[in-house]
Amino acid sequence: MAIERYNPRATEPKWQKAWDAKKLFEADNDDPRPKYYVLEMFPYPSGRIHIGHTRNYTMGDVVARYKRAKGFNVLHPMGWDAFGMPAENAAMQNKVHPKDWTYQNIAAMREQLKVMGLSLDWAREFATCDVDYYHRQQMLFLDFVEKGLVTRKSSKVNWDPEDMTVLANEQVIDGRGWRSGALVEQRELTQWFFKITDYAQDLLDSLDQLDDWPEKVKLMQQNWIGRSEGLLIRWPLATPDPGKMVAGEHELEVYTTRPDTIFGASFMAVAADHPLAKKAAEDNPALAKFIDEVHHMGTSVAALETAEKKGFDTGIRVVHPFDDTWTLPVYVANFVLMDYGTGAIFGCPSGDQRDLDFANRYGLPVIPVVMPEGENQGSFQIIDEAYTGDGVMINSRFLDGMKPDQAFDEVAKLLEQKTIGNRPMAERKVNFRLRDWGISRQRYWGCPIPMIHCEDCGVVPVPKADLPVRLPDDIEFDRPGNPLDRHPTWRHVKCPQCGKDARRETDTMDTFVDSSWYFARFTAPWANDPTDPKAATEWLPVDQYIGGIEHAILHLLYSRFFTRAMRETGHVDLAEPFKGLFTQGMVVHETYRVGSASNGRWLAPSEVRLEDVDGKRRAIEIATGEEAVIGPLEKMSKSKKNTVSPEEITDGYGADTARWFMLSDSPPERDVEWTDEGAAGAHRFIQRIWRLVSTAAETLAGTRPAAAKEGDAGVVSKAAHKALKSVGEDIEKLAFNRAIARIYELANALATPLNEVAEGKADPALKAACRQGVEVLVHLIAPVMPHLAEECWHTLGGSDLVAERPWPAYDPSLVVDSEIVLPVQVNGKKRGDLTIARDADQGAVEKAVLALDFVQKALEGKAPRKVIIVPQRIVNVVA
RNA sequence: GCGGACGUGGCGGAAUUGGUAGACGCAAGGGACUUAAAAUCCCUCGAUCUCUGAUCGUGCGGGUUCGAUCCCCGCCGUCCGCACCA
Repeated sequence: MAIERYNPRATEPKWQKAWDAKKLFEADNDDPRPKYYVLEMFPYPSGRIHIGHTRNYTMGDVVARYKRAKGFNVLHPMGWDAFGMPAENAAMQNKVHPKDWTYQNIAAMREQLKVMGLSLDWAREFATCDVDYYHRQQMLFLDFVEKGLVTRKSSKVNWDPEDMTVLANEQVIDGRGWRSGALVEQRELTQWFFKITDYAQDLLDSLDQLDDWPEKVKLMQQNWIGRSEGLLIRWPLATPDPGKMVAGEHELEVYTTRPDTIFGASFMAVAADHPLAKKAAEDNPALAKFIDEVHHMGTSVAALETAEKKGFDTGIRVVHPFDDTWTLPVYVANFVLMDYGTGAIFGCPSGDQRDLDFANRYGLPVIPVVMPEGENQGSFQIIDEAYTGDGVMINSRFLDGMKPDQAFDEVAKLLEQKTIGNRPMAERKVNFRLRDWGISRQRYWGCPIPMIHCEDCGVVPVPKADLPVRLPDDIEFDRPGNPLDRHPTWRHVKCPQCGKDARRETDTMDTFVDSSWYFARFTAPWANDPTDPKAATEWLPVDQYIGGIEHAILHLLYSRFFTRAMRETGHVDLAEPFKGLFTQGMVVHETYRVGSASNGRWLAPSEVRLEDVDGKRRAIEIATGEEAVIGPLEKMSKSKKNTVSPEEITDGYGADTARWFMLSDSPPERDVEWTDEGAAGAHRFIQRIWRLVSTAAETLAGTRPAAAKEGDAGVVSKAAHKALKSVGEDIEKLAFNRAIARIYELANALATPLNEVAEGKADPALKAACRQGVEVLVHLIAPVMPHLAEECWHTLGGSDLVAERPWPAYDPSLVVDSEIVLPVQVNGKKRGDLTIARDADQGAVEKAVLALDFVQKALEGKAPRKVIIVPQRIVNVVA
């Protein structure tokens, strides 16, 4: 009887309904089995699921399905990172309310995800814009305030002029807003901050324990936190000419990581915002003008990066800590940052390229103080390249001859003992690059910050009983800026302390706050408190977190901070939220363009026909017949139109094909190229499995599965059990491409024996082994192609669902061969093989090897110099 | 500038991290079946040569080793992160 083609369109919804009916993917917090929490970074509801999401969620789903089959109580939830600018932009452009726009998008995207057949616990779904969710976030905020983890301060902030809001440092990429792409400006504003710097050392130290995180991500976080060990040195101001006196100032505090180079110092430089600079400018119009210039030059981060190094001599002098007769000039310099260290440095031109450029420009002395080992001091000079390496100290008086790190300690020791005012002249100090996390955003579509400003009482928290602070629904988007500020009534409120008229905080929280704790909320989304600490303790940490590398710093560092802050406030009982982290690659596609670079037209993959002419690929625009230029592989983007939507695949081939293709070939951490041939190939394999299983279902009806150790049947059983072992191991390692290769191998190994069965040539042992092999195959494909697996299982006569069946156990005796094939080398080059019993001892192996024809020929009758036998691996005869 | 990763057939990639280089898939070529096509099945597929065999071959040049895709040194190239951080 002819076998009908497998029809995913009819089959897939059927099995999705069957899973739903049995609630197979809903996790029970009281289930006694060991837990496993797998999570993919939740999507922003932009409107459509794109293919990158599909790849991400498929990986998580394979892990979830596999772990479920291995007997774990699996939590695999999904939600929506739903606050943010695009909803407001849509409101301004299309007059849709951000809330309606967001929830409509969520509904559409939920349907798209359901088509993929993901084993998600939809009962726990939430969106961060749900009042229920941001209510709990406000509770957390107030708890953090109580514990002193929140501050309000005025500071220079990154201002995005297009979105008209503040951005955190992490959200500024190449001087531009991460979302709008607009050039970011510096502005002084009063903002709310989370004190992430309180945890800087802990966040750094704990990276070491994150064994299941990519090294790359840990390194990026380490650099971002940017710890440095140095010395705070207080330089006395020189006793002034009466005219050069700066009122009330006696010292200049600088931070340095190179105190060893203190005898190479030739100038001091302070930031334009430094108090000393401001004071000095009061009676120095030229300096005031320079400071003003620096401020104007520094309006954009990008301008800062390319600005020339400029300074202005304040006329102030400091005295060298080790020599009363040595004074150094104090400059205001445009390259010194007020918010790092003390906003002041000492310049050592010979040991720092930037200081050298500055010294050369302003004619300041350059004294080499560190010389490479073995160099001649008489001829060693620094002209226009600073020396920053290790070596020996020179021109440094009592430090001469020391190594720089010895000199560091010596300087620290001596200056710690000297005093200035009534403080030591120097202190060892650790500095971090990491800044506090500014969370104020001047936007409507975010979580309101639950604080009230009262003229008498100052800033007062909203009492918990008054929560949630809801976003008003009646809101206008006719002008840029913060709509909450313009709302006629919302911000008017009584002070909870004195009852007088007061004003609500109209800033909302950075959306990264929303995503910093959603993984904890998933453990008990129904809880009245932000978390149910018992459930959180049980489920957390997330065993396997999967998402894009673009969140290596932002989201992951914030979440690590938040988990610590939640522990501090009693909401969770751990510091590290994500035990295992995996960063997956992108889905890329080549681009097609008609016309020249400047006025060309991008074409979508569906608008071109690909031809193969004399081995050269050509792309032709279907509508016009014009030839298009095939461009390189790039991340799918709307602007270049090289996108493929998940529907284009699922509508034709079904979800299983999309899932299978997405995971085959490319390792999951690398980019995968979407090709039509690849998708077609994946679909061919689905049909092949279907034919194979359908045929087997007929020819093996009534046969009971059994493994065999010997003969043809043994070969089949060994192939099946070896595949079972390695596919399991590969999935544990997230090596999906390798798991898939092993599945192909098993399918290939079963094809010929199944033909023999069909032709009636098989004995009962072979039939039983084939039956078992086919059943194993069905279980192996299930994590990746769950719908096909169910259909196959059903066809084979299974009465239950594969999704609720355990992962089969392999027989250890079937994954090792009793005879092994040892490659035999002569002088390190392979000359042949030796087939011998697996348990043969070294003597027997050596004897057998030396008896081989090609070995004897190579030896020419002489005795070998050496025979190296690596058990189970290889034999090398050295002639 | 600082830090990091990577480089293997026509292509995506494997190789138990010192032990048979190229598993598995895609593409290509040949054949079978068919009136024909699609589908399917079988075979070939790193290069060169004196072709039942041999030599070369994992970006390039050295080194260590019985043996190197893997370890060491020096180059070249690609990609990524950070960047006036004192």
